[in-house]
Amino acid sequence: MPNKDGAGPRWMHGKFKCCGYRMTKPREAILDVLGNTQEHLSAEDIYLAVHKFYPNIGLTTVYRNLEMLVNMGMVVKFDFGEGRSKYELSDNYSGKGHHHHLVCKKCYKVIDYSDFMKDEVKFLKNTEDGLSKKYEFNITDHLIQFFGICKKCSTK
Amino acid sequence: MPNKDGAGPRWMHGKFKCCGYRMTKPREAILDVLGNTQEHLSAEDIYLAVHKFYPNIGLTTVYRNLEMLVNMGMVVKFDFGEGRSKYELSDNYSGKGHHHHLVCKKCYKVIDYSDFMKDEVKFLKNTEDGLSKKYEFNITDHLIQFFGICKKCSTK
DNA sequence: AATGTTAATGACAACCATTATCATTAAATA
DNA sequence: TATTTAATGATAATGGTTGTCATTAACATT
Ligand SMILES: [Mn+2]
Ligand SMILES: [Mn+2]
Ligand SMILES: [Zn+2]
Ligand SMILES: [Zn+2]
Repeated sequence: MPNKDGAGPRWMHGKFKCCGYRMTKPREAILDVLGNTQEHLSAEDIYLAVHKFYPNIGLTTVYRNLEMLVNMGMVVKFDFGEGRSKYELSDNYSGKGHHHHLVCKKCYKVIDYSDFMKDEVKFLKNTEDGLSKKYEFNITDHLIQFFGICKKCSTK
Repeated sequence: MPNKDGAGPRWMHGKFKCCGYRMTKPREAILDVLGNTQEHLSAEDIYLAVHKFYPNIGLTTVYRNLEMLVNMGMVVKFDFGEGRSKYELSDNYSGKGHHHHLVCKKCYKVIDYSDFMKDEVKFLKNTEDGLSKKYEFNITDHLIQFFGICKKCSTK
């Protein structure tokens, strides 16, 4: 899974440089893992995936990098009620584009959907504008999740 | 804060009885606390509030009751990214009615809003219907939160 | 009112995801 | 290559939450 040339995803090297950050092997490996999955991974998931190729990278380093990447806006951290956080590349870096989530309360399967983004975006824009004014809040983010029971979980 | 007659909120006594549950003093006290605040309380907040009147009720009991009340649908558990869960009476029992949340990412102040519920409800209904069909999900809940910086936090 | 059944409690230990510490390593730059 | 210091890895610590288990107390029955 690591890029053979050891160069890693080049598209973000500049991002790090200009902030005084360095492009390290662990950081690269973590971004590789996140860039090569469609799933939402826990810190441990990422640690295990990275571990196969770089067995000496520690879990602490994974946590540290995730925190940093979240602060940089390259990664988004989610809580789906599972007891541990899940991470995915943010919209701009993932190819998935802006989407929201459908979460099964039994098996914690997560579906990315962007089916109703037209309406949602319009609706959210309206709501944000209204709330910002009324409550003097500078709104930067939103979290939209639907919870329920997936097909598999409902048939047993 | 405890009801003087020792009877507690009567409106839910039946709820417990019919499920084989019992109305205990700790349970009553916890519901009293939740019923007498407009805020979103952590387990420890509730424990401390209850502690003033019943110093021998333990934190474990608070957790156990909250879990039970959440399962019964009388209480809702939220994660605002603060590292601990917050609880409030659910729509049917709180008098607040259905509402969503505006959360300050710095001080974790939470505002309940229901200003745009007309539009939101319509929009959510649509989305839920569409998602349910397309992804064969039995949707039961949604979580809508806006994040940002509150006025106080932005002026310092 | 006294009894029996068992849900619920309280004290405490254990769990487990996440953070803090700190000596060591290795990017980046010259 | 030498210098600087961001980043790492091993480990301990933190803190919210859950598990254990002997004891208590709701509540239905007598
Ligand atoms: Mn996603
Ligand atoms: Mn609320
Ligand atoms: Zn499921
Ligand atoms: Zn604030």
